[in-house]
Order: sequence, then C-alpha cells, then structure tokens
Amino acid sequence: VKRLTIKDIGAILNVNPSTVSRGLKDHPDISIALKNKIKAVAESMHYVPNAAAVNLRKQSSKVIGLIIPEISMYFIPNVINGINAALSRLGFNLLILSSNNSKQKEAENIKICCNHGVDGILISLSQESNNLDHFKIVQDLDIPLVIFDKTLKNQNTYNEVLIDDTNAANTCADYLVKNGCKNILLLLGDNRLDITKKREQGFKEYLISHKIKFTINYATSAFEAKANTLIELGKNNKIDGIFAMSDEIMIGMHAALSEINLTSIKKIVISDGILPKILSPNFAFLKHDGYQLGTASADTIISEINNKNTNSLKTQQYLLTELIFPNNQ
Amino acid sequence: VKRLTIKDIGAILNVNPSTVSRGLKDHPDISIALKNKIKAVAESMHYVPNAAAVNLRKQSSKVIGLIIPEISMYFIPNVINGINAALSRLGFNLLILSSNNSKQKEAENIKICCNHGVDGILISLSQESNNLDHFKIVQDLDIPLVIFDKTLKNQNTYNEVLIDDTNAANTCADYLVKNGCKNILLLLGDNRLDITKKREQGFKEYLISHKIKFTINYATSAFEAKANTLIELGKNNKIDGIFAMSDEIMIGMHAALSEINLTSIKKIVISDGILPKILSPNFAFLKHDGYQLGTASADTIISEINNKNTNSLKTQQYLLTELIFPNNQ
DNA sequence: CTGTTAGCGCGTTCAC
DNA sequence: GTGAACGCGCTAACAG
Repeated sequence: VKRLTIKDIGAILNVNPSTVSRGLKDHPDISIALKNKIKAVAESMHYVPNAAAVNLRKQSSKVIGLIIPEISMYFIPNVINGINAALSRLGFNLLILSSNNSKQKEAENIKICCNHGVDGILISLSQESNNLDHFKIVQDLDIPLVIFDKTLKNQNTYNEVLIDDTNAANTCADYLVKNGCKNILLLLGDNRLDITKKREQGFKEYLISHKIKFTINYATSAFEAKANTLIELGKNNKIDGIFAMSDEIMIGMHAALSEINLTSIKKIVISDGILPKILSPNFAFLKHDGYQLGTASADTIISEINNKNTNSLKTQQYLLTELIFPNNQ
Repeated sequence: VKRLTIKDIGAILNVNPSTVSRGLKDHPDISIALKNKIKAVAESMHYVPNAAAVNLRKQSSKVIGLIIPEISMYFIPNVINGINAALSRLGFNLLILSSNNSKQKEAENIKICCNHGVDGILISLSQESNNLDHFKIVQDLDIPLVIFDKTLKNQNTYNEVLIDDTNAANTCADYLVKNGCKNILLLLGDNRLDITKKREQGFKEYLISHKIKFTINYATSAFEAKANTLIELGKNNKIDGIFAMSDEIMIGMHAALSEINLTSIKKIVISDGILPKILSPNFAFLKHDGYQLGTASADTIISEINNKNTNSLKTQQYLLTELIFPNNQ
C-alpha cells in the first residue's frame, strides 16, 4: 500500500504536480474548474500531505515539546488540558515527555525534542535540575523555550510562567491565623523540591513574625502524608490548624482526619480546588489553577515562536492566586 | 541563526556530506580517524539531524499518536506512564490528543495523526463513537492502530487491549454477596458509556441470579456521585454494600460516607488501587491496572508496526484483573 | 576508504 | 493559467 502523493494526483489528471499543489492551496492562478477537479480527486482518494516533506520545506513541525517532572494525577492533567486548549486553536500539537524527576532524563528529553524538530519547548523542571547546563543545545539551535511552574531561582535566560509560591503560602498562613489558630501543623512535600522550600519559607515567615507555634512535617507521597498526619496529631493534641501544601499531601491528610473522625481542625491547602471541593466542603484552599497555568504558558511559547527574531527581554509572569473560603464560612 | 547540517560539516572538513552521514552512523567503511574528526565537529558545534529530512527519507517518524476521550486525573496518567515505559525503550514518542468525548474531535485527531505521519495510533474511543466510519482514512493509509480500554462491541477490524468489564463487575458482585450483603447500591458512571453498561450488566446479572436486592444510581462526576450517595442512603437505610464502578465515582462515595461517618457498609470498587489504598484501608477493589494496560497496548502497536506487511488476524487481548481484599479482612 | 548521484514529497520561483 | 526546475537535509546505491 503506497500513499498517494501530489505526483500521483497529477498523473491521474494529466497535470503537473506543482499545479496540484497550488490547486489544493487555493492559489488564485488556478482555474476554478481545475481546482475542483483536483480537490475532488484528493478527497475521494484520501490524499493526505506528507508531514515530513511539508516540515522539511517549511522548517516547522507545528509540534510543541512538553517536558514535565512526572505524569501524575495531581495538577498535571489540568495543565495539559490548558495547554491543549490554547495550542490546538492554532494548529499546534503536543509531544509529551516525562523526566521522572531525573536531570539526565530531562536532558535526553530535550534532545528528543530537538531531534523531532519541535517548534518550541514547554518545560517544568525536574527536582534534580539545579542548573540549566543541559539547556545549551536549545540555545544553540535557537529553539523557543518557556519554563513553567517549577523553575530555578534567578535564571533569566528563558521566559517563565509561575505562581509566587512564597506569597501563596504566606496568604495561607494568614488565613489560619486570622481564624484563630495558635498551633499549626505544616504538611509539606518532598523537602528536596524548590517548591517545598518556597512554600515552607512563605508560611514560616508569617508564623514567626506573628509568634505562632508550629510543627513541620515532610512527606513524599499521599500515603506517607496520611501516616505522618496521624503521628503528629498523636504527639500534639493542641494542633488546631493544618496547612497542606498540595493536593497530594492533602489527600493523605484528609484520609487521616476522616479515619479518626476529626473535623474541628481548620484546614487550608494549595490546590486547583477540584479535590478539596469533592472531599470536604470544609476545606479552604488557595486556588492554584493548573488550567490557567497551561494556557498562559502556551500563549507565552506561541508569542515567542512568532517573535523569534526580535530578541526580547525575558520575563517572569506570575499568575494570580485566589483564596477560596469553605462552605461553612 | 541557521542550523548546522551535514553539508556544513562536510564543508568544514573538506569531505562529502554523505561521508559525514556515514561517519556519524558508524558505518564500517569510514576510517576511524575520520570518524572521530567528524564526530568531534558534530559534537562541538551541536549538530542535530533534521528530523523532517530523516523522516522523509526513512518514511517513519518514530511517533505514536495517542487519542483518549479526556485527559483526566483518573486512570489516564497511569496508562500514559505504562505506554511511555514500553515505547521509550524503543525510541518511540507520544503525540497525545484528547477527543473530549466528541466523535467529531476524535475524527479530527485521527486526521492530525495522519498528517503528522505517526507510525501508529493508540486510541480509546470517545463516548460518542458508536461506529468506526471515521477510521476509514487510517485503513486507506494503512496505519497500524490499536484500540484499548474503551472500544466498540464486535468490531474486528483492529486489535484490542481491554479488560472484561462484565466479568470484572461480576466478580465484584460476588465479593459483596459472599460477604453477606443483602441490599446493594450500585454507583455507576455516565449511563451513555458502553463501559457503564457492561459493568452494570455484569453486576446485575449476578445479583439477579442470586436474588439480591439492589438500587442503581448513575453519576457523571465525583461531585454528583457524592450527592447521589447521600440521597440513596437517606432513602434506604437497609443498604449494606456499595459497588463503585470507578475511581471517580468512588471518591464521591467516600466523601459522602466520611461526611456522615458511616463505616459499617461493605464497599468494593473497580480501580487501579492507588486512591482506594490512600483513602481508606477498608476498601476492597478489583484491580484494573492502567499501567499494565498501557504497556500491553504499546507492545501490541509495536508488534503491529513491525509486522505491517503480514496481515495477521485481529485479536482481543483481555488483561487479567485481581481482587484485592481490604486490610481488615 | 571516500565521492557522486539520485530521490524521499512538497512548495516556490521562474518561465511560457 | 500551467509546466519545469530547484532545493529543503538526509541516506543509500553505485562508483572508483
């Protein structure tokens, strides 16, 4: 089975391949009659242009590489949906690669993107990526790249789309304290992650300046977060407020609280809100909208692609977050 | 900024482009000395082969199109991870497209895959896809295609990888009844979905033949499932067992039960097990392993790609499921 | 061991 | 209006 080419269509209609090409593209020079004939044949015989040939010619693949630390159920699906929504309108599609939080894999993924001739790269850094040395190839090839969500302090080589983690955590602390909490449990994620450090810092800053007692606990999975919550609550029965820094941590905390049937504690979580809304109407959350992060990141990479020549200044784009109060408040 | 080509490298070293090509590919004909020189230049100047040109030449893109009904947090991330694990070993990558459960979008996605010159397509059908008319182009172009998870009854044009939903639900019913349940609540998903019908049928079949009372309830979201659970339990306080057909439904049910602090009811859910294990150790679940579904589907498409000429018989591959008992049993 | 040539399928410039 | 020719970058067959 051989695929139909414009040459074949040309042979059928006794016209030159280039005429077929123009006919299919509605070139004004071609007569309407011939155009219709060409289109009819192409349609009926299921002609589909050879992507590789078109890309080669146009030097563009209409594909964006998306590199993420892991394909998890938390947050990522929303981000992808947001990216897709913004990109598909413009005819771009996604090559999705996971670095599994390995810097080496991330470097490989970057190479894969380059090899595939993507028009741009969207990347959220792996936890191991303490520098951007492995990005050099992207610069050499002059491929537009945007870092989103998980990034590196003080890099100014690439555009960024993110939330202000420190400030978000600060807001969460403010919420609990304003609601009378005097003894707060901080349930944080993997303490090697930059995002964990920032959220911890923002939260602690507020508590310290307001002289509020707190306990810090780290967990690397929902399962661990559940176990740790039970342990911490067992150790200290004065705890009256909990901060969960992510959906993953929150789901563990929720399981723990629901197991011991404890509802009196104030809770706040940084989340896109889907899980908190379902699991309990009593969660307050700081909405960190993955979908919006996706669309904003996509928009940024697109405008970079369109202004590839003009070497504009790189910027940090901080998304707004919003405090959502629980139903009972 | 122009990308380096083998022609450029050839010019630098005063050799023919084809020599460079062979040198980079470790062709035995090229002298080691020259090979090293070529590789050194390529490395130092960050040469990366033009994918479009290679694809055009080789008539292969090393890309698999993945079309799914929606990018949700349930199940899909595992499937993608499984597919990736199997594919990346072989140098294949994924173009991921969501049909948003629309048949028209699914048809568009199929076209996008064809346009991008994917080497194969993995697809889980949208709920609207009541026939496969829109797959015609795939056959015309002779692109390998495998349907996984969500499929159509009695199609035998494409290979399939799936679980036996009817039987899985049957096993769940057996579990609850053997554990003494006399009054069972079936929490099902969207009743327009084939998967819902099959699981309902399998479950009901068993209950009817064992003369057990039951109530059926449909929900199209976790949120709805939660509300409905509360309603059904309010209407009938004899309910002693609940079947949730998916993670999404289960999370709603769990929220409901935890809100009214009801732990006595037996529960079973069809799930990959991650959420049940976290949310409550008292869930039994029929393990439907997304990761395994992914690897099996990927393996199938790969072998189809490799045996493209031999028009082998199409098969249904049913994955094994496993009943996992709760901790307290 | 290395160079020459041709062609993958398409789009574009130039000619008629 | 349409055809002819060229080149995008790479590889494989054929020479030598």
